[in-house]
Amino acid sequence: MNSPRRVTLQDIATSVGLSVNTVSRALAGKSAVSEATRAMIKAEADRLGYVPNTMARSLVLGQAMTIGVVITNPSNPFYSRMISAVEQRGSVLGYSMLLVVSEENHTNELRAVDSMRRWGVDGALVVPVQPEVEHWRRLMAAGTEMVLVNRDLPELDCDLVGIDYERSAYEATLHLLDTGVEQVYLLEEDLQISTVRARVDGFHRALAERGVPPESVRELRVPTRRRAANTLPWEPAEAYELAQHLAADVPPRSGILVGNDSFALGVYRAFSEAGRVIGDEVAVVGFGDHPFAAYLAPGLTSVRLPAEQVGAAAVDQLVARIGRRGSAAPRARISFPGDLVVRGSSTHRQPAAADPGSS
Amino acid sequence: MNSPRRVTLQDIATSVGLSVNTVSRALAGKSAVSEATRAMIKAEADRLGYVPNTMARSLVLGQAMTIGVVITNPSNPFYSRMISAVEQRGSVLGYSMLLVVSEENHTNELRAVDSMRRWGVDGALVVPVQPEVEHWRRLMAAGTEMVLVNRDLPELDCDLVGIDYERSAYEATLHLLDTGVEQVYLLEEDLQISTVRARVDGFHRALAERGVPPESVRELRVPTRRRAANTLPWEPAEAYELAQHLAADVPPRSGILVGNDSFALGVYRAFSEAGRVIGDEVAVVGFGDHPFAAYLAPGLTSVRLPAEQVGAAAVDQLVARIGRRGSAAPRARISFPGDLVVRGSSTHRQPAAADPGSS
DNA sequence: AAGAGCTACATTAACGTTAATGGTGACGAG
DNA sequence: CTCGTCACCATTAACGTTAATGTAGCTCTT
Repeated sequence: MNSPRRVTLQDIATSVGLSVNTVSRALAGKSAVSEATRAMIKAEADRLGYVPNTMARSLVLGQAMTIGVVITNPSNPFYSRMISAVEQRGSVLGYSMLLVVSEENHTNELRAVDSMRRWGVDGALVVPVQPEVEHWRRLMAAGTEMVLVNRDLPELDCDLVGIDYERSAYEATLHLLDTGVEQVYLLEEDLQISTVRARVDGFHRALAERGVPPESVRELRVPTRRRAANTLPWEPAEAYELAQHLAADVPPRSGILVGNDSFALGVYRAFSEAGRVIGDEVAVVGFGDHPFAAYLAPGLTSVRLPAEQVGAAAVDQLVARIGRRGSAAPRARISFPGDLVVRGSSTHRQPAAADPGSS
Repeated sequence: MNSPRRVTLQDIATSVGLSVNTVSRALAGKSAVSEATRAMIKAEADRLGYVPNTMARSLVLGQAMTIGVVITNPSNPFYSRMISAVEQRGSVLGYSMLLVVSEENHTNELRAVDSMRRWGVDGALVVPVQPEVEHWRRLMAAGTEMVLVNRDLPELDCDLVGIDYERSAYEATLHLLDTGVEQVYLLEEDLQISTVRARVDGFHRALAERGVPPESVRELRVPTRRRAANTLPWEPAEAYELAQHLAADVPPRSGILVGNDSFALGVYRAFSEAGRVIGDEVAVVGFGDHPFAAYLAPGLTSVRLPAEQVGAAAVDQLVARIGRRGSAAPRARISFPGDLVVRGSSTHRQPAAADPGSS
């Protein structure tokens, strides 16, 4: 099993008695090769088990045929779905995927930039840890095309493919209000990222439109400190602790807009332990429509995020930019709408008037 | 912003008036370069913003400094955690990560093998779709080191790093029986993969050891057909449908060992809709300890799987093999124990005797 | 029938790096 | 004073591929 030397064009060339270049042209399907010799060369290549060396090819062509992907956390279902879509779409377009995981950590991001530059990837898909920008600027200055995904970096002149969180939050909030909720809560991550800002904006827009008085609104930020080195923020734990207080204080006919479904899990548990019925006294709406959302009791109303579409569109946008290298096209901003999936957590069973416990 | 040509060793060389080789040796920290010139060269390299070209380097060195990772489904938390660990550990050892997602699809696996060979990755970490083997054999024959992760391919002479599912299932089943369960169910994927076989084996061993009669045992397989092109098996949906029948038939004091936590979600919902109380009349134990497990009501008892350890160990094993290329070391099999996390779903509140509905 | 134009290939160079081999000066030993 | 040694650097070759250029021999035209 001693690793056999890889078959090269030279091997085929000497085997068929032709030059390396002719073999290269024959296999590449280019002209100036007779069909007879082309067939013979292809047959010989198959027989020898020839596999082209991408690195050598990339070196001479000056394009890596690779896109770098920098993701914060593959355990977030949104990103894991996106990774699948990016890989699939990329492979269709002939691109391989170099993955770096930042774990919401700036040092890892620097490492990612270094890796991208060393490999000379044609482009990078980036979910940035905020708010540092300088290293991305360096990457772009080095000639690497770049597309931000999901999270924006306003300081950077760079394409963005993501979700219209503002509108999604707006609609989700309207839905909450429509269920007859009188007191509204917002439970969000306390990260300084564009997605949170957008959701908060949408939340506010809905409240303003409906004329909800400030005293009926309360905004809470879940401290997203790390519990351990390899722990990422937005685990249910922190939200759970915060929701325990909520469960004690929140009046009936309340609604909670939660920044992500993991936090909603914490809310579920805190309220259930406090003996308070979600969907009945308290409405909850989450973001992400994580796989478990439909299977909770009651089902969690959540905004479904088209991660696959975002991933595929991001690849398309990046590859388009790679295609017209250098020609500074204006900054593109592509956003997909979220889709509110209404379930039991936001369908109050009590109509309008107060109503002593039924069930 | 017209992509500036990349800075090469040649650029540095002409800039400092030395040869390319000297610059290379200076930056590589090799001898035969005076400290004075080395410092000058390094300074100039920094000034010009030199970044070594990994592809050129790999081409001449004959090693890609890359490990290929073939995963079935990043949305499975086990694999997403593993991806993080692999990427982190790999980067520490100087390896980049080329990711291919098979989506439990054989065609994608063939594509993955092709990609690995074209890039000439030094090694591959593979979670194989079963039971095809031939393409992996080809990859190994081409000199690519390979380590299987989580799932075994007995026909292949290849390292395996994974979980001791047999023992985990054995312990989980014993735990179920210890809670006073009289009727035992097994709810498993119907995929022909080693992990399922191992869990079934462990299940049987525990039953045999406790002398559980066959009529008290029932094994069910969840049909893991695809719902759509981009849908993967083991979503809660199929398990939910199957569990609806279970919820109607299962007698009190029953226990269900479920192959993964996603299926357990389906069971939760089916039983909750049928008005049956999990943890009270029916005990449930899952696998994976998914993030939601602790936050369900009741908390789901589940076997925690050390995905990070598996990922890191797999990288170590692979890199070790890459180090001693060719020397056919015997097949290694590294397995980590699962850790049963007991929660409300398997702690019957009723002691021993029958007891009319309380709560 | 002779140059023009084409087909089908060979030859040469290049991509950016590292390894192997060559060469030159200074310096110490005899 | 001369020869060998060593430190330091240059030169050459190589990795496997593609692009640009070169060159036979043939066909076609007039």
